[in-house]
Amino acid sequence: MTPSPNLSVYVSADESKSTTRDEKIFRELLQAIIDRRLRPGTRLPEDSLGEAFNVSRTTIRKALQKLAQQRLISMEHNRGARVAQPSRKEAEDVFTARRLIEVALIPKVYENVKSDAYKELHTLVKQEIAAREAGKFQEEVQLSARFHVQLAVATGNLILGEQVAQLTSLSSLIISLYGTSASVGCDCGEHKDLLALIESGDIAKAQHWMDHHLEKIYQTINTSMDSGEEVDFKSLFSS
Amino acid sequence: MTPSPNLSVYVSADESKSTTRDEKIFRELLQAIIDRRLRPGTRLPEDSLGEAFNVSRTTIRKALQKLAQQRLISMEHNRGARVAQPSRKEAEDVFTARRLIEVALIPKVYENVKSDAYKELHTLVKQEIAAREAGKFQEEVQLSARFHVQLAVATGNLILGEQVAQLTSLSSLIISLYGTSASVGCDCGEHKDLLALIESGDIAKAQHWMDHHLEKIYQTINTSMDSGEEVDFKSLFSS
DNA sequence: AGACAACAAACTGTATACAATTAAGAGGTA
DNA sequence: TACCTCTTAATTGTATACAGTTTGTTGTCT
Repeated sequence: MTPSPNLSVYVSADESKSTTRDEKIFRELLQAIIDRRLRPGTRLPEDSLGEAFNVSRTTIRKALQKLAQQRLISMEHNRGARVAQPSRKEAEDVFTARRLIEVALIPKVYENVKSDAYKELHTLVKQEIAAREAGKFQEEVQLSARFHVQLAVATGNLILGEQVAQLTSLSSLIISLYGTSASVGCDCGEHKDLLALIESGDIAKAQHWMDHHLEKIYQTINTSMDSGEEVDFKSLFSS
Repeated sequence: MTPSPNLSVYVSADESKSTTRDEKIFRELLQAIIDRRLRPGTRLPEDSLGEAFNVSRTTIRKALQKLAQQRLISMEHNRGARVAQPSRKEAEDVFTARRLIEVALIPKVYENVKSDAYKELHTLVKQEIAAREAGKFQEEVQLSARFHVQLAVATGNLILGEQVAQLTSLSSLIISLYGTSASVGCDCGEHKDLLALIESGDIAKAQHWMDHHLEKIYQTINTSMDSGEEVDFKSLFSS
């Protein structure tokens, strides 16, 4: 069972594997999107990308297609690809889905507290705290995302891991679009607390913690969305 | 927010839309896989497919890539594509994920009982019963799958709808691989019962129904897997 | 000036060509 | 017969060419 390219960005697995060129490009673009070097709406012409990566359009398209399937970029017919600009509805749906799934998977994480995958969570928390104290903001955000993905992986269910990885990538994009610095940085409490709750065996509390955690993240972007600019012409001019 | 090609197979939406050729091919192949005309393991050479659909390999590859991303086909480097043969672990993971997600989304379905999307569920149930009574087996299976997807769509959350659509497609493939006629046909009770429970407002019972429903489907394939042939050489010869 | 049409540039959609790789079979040798 | 190697057919990986579409601009006419 090969992990998807998206998941492999988060999981610190065997880096040595023979990654094909298009996969490399996929990962580089994904990385650029989730850490905000490529802003939402940025056009992604196949030619220029091809020159940048020294490959033909064929290879670029392969990578772009994968990104499109994850909704990270949007491709309109004959109009090319650009970094996606998720609508507010889409943003809401992503976070709703995350709350639903990530809350529900906590019992399964508890069943696997003794696995290596679970231990990795402690490593990630440590790195996250270290990054915060060192003021390495970008790194902290990354590690925060990886924590959520790793939590899903720690259920031992790769399918779930992939789903969460995809939602997490989308979240990064959404935060990049609507978020303030607050929504990225302040994760309203440490992920360490969650691990403590899980290890104490208080599943209900752990689930509540997660629900609250994700809700709060969404709230920070939701409030900043209110002051946004997006206009729905369709409903505006539906005489 | 454009629905993914996978979701659009299940949702009886506007068929008239300008579907590109590769999307059409994607859907035809998907359809062929989920209703078992293409058996797991079948090779899918680009040339032959290109001739069959009267397009070049370029277009075929586009479709194949999408299928691969959903794990419905497997593509090995330089060795081409074939209809996926999910491992038992993968099969288990898919059904675990489904139980987790589909149980958790029931409260959100309840919130939307008045939506058109919910009403569509009743239509599907009627068609399903009609198909069963008419002995149209294939159609019944299809409609059963569509019911599950529509349930997710009825939450009003397209992201969830897509996730469930993907898992449902995979389930069809898994049943095709490991299932007996029992696992396909006998859904151990009517979907109608679930709607009744939801409408009565007894969420807990509805959730339990769903959990049991999916567990039972998995059980029928799980028992038939036990008598299967798959051999794990790695664990067998790990001296 | 404003509106409209024709043109041009940039880009994507699709097909095809060639290189690279795999898999299988033929032929030779011990 | 068993085993190895070389050759060949089939198939994928990647680049490139050309057609079609979109978008913006220029120029003309009113």
